[in-house]
Amino acid sequence: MEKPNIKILLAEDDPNLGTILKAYLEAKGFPTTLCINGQEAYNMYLKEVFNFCILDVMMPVKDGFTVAREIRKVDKKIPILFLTAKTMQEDILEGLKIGADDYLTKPFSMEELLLRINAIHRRTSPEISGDSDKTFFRIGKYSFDYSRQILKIEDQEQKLTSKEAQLLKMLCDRINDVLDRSEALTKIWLDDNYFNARSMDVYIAKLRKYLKDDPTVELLNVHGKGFKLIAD
Amino acid sequence: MEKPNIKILLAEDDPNLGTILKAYLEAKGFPTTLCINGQEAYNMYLKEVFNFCILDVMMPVKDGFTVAREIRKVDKKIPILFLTAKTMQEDILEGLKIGADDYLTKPFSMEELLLRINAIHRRTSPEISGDSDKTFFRIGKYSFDYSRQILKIEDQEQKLTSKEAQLLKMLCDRINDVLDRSEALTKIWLDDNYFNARSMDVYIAKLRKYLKDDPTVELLNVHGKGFKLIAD
DNA sequence: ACCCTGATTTAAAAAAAGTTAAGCCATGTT
DNA sequence: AACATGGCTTAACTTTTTTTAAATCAGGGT
Repeated sequence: MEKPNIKILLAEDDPNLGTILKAYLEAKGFPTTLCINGQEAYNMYLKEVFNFCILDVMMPVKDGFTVAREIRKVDKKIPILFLTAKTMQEDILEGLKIGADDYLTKPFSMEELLLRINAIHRRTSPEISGDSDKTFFRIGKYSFDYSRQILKIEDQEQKLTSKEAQLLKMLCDRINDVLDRSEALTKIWLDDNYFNARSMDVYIAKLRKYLKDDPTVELLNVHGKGFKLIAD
Repeated sequence: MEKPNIKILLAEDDPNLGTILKAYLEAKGFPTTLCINGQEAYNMYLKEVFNFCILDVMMPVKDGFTVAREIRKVDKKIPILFLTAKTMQEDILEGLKIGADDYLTKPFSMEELLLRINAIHRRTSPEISGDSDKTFFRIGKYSFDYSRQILKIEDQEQKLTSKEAQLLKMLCDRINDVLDRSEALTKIWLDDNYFNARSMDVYIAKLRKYLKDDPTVELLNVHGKGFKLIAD
């Protein structure tokens, strides 16, 4: 039962601390992506799916607060933990206002960090579902706004129906990984039967049509398993 | 999700910890009143209505236990959580005797505090309605005064009928989330049948017309489920 | 190569949502 | 009492979204 599979987005400009943290977290079983500034972190956030953010407050190019605000716009739930230099109480206040789940003042012990991550994650996601609360995604040249149900490429907007949007979101949550047929059917169509499976096929075909304008994006079938959305 | 609307009375004499806690709790959606000593806390308790008390044990003028005893005299049910300096068993015992619901020893993580509040509140008040008693809303560039039944954008006022206002309020209570068709029908139209559903569609159309002056605001349909009001 | 099953595509039918306008009914006015 | 008004419902019709159907294609094994 103990299979957390929390993917961590870590933004830390000090390469020393950054690599140490990444190594530590991965040793503890959390796949971690390290970004060396806020801009890079935000781009990474849109492209892949994470379950936890650790953001240094002071970073070049884009500070941690700005990143957090941008992330909060499209994901109200993902846990955010700030790393802030000691003595900066105002920082803490600012961060909490944005909706941080916790903060740590440097220097801190790795163990403390681990404790916080586990505590937060225990509260925020009792069930391991594979689905995020993200609502905005990048798929190659496309951008996909799930809550507005809009798929855009170079100012060309395609309005999506709710079923189309649900399915595409589920594919995005597992980008470059297979989405199980029966999982999608149970979650979106509420029943895994022959007719719903045919219906799903129709929607896959529609999504392929919408996504054909960027050749690097592919929605491929994994025979007998499900579908995989491929993008840079 | 849940919408607890818990008003918290927080008594903490350390201004640093006090403001941070207040900011954190408010960011998590709990309106919090901070008092810097026990006497002030008790006065505040008598003046306003709270649903939760967090009391530091050691405070000048009047300590947390005394406040708790006074509060318990007039309210046997309000949840009380103590903050105690260190692991003083006697303190804890004393507090529990008074009728505390929980305690936390400093230093503690915000996360831990939030967990306790949620746990206690779940225990003490099980019902969740989804509807607030809020009466004023911001919808993108619009402002909506439910009690006056007025929808305004840039000094342009639109008077709403009561059905229009009821429906819009219900959508605002679940902004960026789906309002279930049948829920709205049962609550506003008192019966979920074909004709009322058609009637509701007419009102949705009217609301869309009223809301068209801010393109970032969208009232979209979620097929087979209901409607979702999108706005930042 | 052959077969079976799963996947794909297109078209049609069915269900849900949207639009417009007419009608109804309670209220207040002359 | 007759009339006007505004709010709401009903009705008929259109459009969109989803499901079903049917014909064809592809993958993996014997």
